[in-house]
Amino acid sequence: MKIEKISKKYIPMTETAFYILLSLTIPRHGYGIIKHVEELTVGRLVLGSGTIYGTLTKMQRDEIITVYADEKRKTIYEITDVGKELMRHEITRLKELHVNALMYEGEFK
Amino acid sequence: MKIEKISKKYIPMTETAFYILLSLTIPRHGYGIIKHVEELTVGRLVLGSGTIYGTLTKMQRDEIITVYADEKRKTIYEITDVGKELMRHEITRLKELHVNALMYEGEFK
DNA sequence: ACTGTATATATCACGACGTGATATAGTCAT
DNA sequence: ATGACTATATCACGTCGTGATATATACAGT
Repeated sequence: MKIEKISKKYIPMTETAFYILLSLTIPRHGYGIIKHVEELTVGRLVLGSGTIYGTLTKMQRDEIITVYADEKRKTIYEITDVGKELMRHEITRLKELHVNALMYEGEFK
Repeated sequence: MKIEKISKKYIPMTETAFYILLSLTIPRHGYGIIKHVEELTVGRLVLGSGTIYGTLTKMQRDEIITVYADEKRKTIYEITDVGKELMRHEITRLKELHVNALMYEGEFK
């Protein structure tokens, strides 16, 4: 699938998708992602099993991640080049969001 | 409603909700929000009519926004104190996201 | 007067998403 | 052998944003 179609589907990216793709810069399996995201967010974000396996299947279908290795009780994924391009777009959007957040922060005191 | 319940419901906040609340630091009506958000995001984000009026009704029900004035063809809203507290929480989350984005950005080149 | 564009709100069906429950099963320490 | 942890899969549920459709006013150009 082309990057334009993928972008339309995945941007704005859900927090779940964002942290899964961040995690997959290193090949990991589902459960490993859950633990890594938990660590990255200091316990704030604990992905449900339905969320992780559902999302991984969807992302694999859209070819933004791919199977890196298939061990007996672990399917290990990694991000693809299309996935990386998607993340560059998403990070650009996050920067815009961050700039606006800082600009208006004082209004919420 | 208490801030804990509101936070559970609204965080992570959708991009739509975030920009609507940013806009409502100044009292505005629905159509005015659409135009303001379009401006803030340099044309990137154009909220659909279903999105804006649906979300405004929901937010009013949850008391994170309130009716500021009711003119003949315009209902003008503004953010409440609970809404502001919610935004402080959301901005904290956005900063975390931003930090992680910058930390991993190099991996997507 | 007619036409087109912009302003302004409301409602509905649709597809997509995250959650939590349920189920299943292997591993490892006590 | 019991419990805790690792690991994956599936399903119903409620929520969300979108785009279409509908309605109506206002204003400028021709």
